[in-house]
Amino acid sequence: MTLVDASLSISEAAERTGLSTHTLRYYEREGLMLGGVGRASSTHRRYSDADISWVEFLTKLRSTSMPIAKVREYVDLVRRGDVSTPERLALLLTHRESVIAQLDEMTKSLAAIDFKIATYKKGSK
Amino acid sequence: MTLVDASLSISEAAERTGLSTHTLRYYEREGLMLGGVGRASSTHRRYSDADISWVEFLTKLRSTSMPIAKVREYVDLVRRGDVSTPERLALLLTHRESVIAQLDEMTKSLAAIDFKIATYKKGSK
DNA sequence: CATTGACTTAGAGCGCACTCTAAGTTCTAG
DNA sequence: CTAGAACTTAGAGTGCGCTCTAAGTCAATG
Repeated sequence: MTLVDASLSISEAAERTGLSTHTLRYYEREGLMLGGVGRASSTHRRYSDADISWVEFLTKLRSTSMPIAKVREYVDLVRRGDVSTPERLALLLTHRESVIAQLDEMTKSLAAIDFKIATYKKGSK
Repeated sequence: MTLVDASLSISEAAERTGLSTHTLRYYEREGLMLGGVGRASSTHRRYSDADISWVEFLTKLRSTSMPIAKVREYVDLVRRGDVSTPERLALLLTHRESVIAQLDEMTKSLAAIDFKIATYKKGSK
């Protein structure tokens, strides 16, 4: 007997992850849930710790503008097992470059916004 | 006589700004072009240096996730003249906070991605 | 002065990522 | 054992930001 693997309902999972229940179901339908979410004593979903961790990583991929289709590619690689590790690494390294580029662009834009803010502050003196 | 204010056609403006001619017309229709783009010797648009500079700044607002509607708010303030400077400053300061938050979230996501990359690299040894 | 290519408008269409609805089923509290 | 809340599915709807189309006008070139 373990106390581990709490196994959450979809609304609990939604609360933990900050996503809506709609979005969690949508992600599952789109094939983004690594192993398929378990169903407990019925048709109701049960989210394991592993499911929650994966959703959290998935959210990080999404928040760095990885499209759903690319996330699915990654998921498909994971499903293929250890043999796909090099491909997963390549995919993440490519994505990493895109994140760096986004950070760079956003930083440059911030500088332009700060410059404009400075002119407004100067003008008000 | 000056050599300044080159005044570009829409396709030249598109080339300079990296936007499509479709998008430039769309932005104008949406009321995002500060003073209204001039028409030269006909109905054809002529983009002044000021227009181009504005499009460049507008692009920075957009690339930091400012919605079109918010850009339009900003434009409306600019049209109201100097009297709106405090409001423009407030709008940009608020947006600045959102940009900082986005940079922060993206940086955290990058760390998670880098961590995953590291596990793949370690595993392959 | 005709052809050809860039331009014009109004409006329809598209892709993405959700977000919601409807109709029905299942769990939980009293 | 029943009422009500929470869950289920399939599929429709939404919002945003473009992106494209159609039908026509304008202008520079041979």
